[in-house]
Amino acid sequence: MNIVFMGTPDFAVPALRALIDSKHSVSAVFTQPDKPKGRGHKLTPPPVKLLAEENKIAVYQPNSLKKDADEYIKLIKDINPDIIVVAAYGKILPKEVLEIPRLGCVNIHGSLLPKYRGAAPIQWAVLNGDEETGITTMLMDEGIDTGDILLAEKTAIGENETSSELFERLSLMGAELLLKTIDALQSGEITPKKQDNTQATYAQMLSKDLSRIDFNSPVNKVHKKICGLSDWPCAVTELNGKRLKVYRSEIVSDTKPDAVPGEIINENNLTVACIDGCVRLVEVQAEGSKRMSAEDYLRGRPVLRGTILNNL
RNA sequence: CGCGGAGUGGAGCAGUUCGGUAGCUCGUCGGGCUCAUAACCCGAAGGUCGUUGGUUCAAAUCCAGCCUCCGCAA
Repeated sequence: MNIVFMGTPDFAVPALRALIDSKHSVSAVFTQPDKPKGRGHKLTPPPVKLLAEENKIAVYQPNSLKKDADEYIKLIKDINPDIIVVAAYGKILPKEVLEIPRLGCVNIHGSLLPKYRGAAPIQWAVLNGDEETGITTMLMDEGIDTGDILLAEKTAIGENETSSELFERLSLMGAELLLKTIDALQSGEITPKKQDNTQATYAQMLSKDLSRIDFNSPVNKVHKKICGLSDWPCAVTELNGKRLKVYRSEIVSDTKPDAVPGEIINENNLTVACIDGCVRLVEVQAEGSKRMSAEDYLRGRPVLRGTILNNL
């Protein structure tokens, strides 16, 4: 099959790689323009572009598929793909593009639709403490993640699993499910199912406004916040006047502690009191320093019992 | 040229302001105590102080360049 691929971040990489390694042929890759990133505002190419270039696939980075529509629509029409595969591309496809491929536009989404439509489905599944989530492939329409469902696959979310770990797993699952979906579409043995719009929820993009940890809340909520926001934007608190990022934690007690919320009740392993239990900070990062285990952190920066973590 | 922090034995840090042969916590190795231990006691190994050059009688410490890592902001 002749395929055009559209995607941008790491999540899309396994899918593109799977297509490249498959019997299908990827004729062109669309991805977001290089963006100034990190310190010094260095122009950074998206991960999908790097993989495409390694494999000598033509890469297009339009600012908008609407503005320069004519040029790109003609380009895609000339390629005449059987399918357009979209994985976290980050741009809306106009109707004219959606209608080009004979078998439609297939999107890989990191949730069990119609739950968690939108930008950050994986993180919100973790943040909300869901026990399972999954991958859905669908036929795109003009709405955001509203298309008819093709295939879906479930997976359990681990008790201490972070968003970035789940991301990794789901991106691999997504690649597999994509190949299955394409095969099924090609042989015509698949029936697209309408989404139940009454069950739809929307997973808003994450921002740093969410990163503050409020220890004056249930321990499970605190723990899931830490898991859900890792690696980015990452849960943040303040220890001895310095910002402290928390990448990983575990619940060590679910009985009400005899301590103020935010108080360190074990100075040997950074165990912190919440309203109805205690959470141990497992992996942290101090200002200007790198990520490290709580043990390493405490070796150089001893903390006194009773110290209170502040909410930034 | 967006703002800022950091690079010191295997790990995490102090020491840099006021230059003068390197320190803490932990780990490792050896020994001891103990029914036993991740606990305790004694001892040992292990560092060209990121890199290059400069100033100086003398540089981890002062000056300049470079490399790498990180926070903020986007």
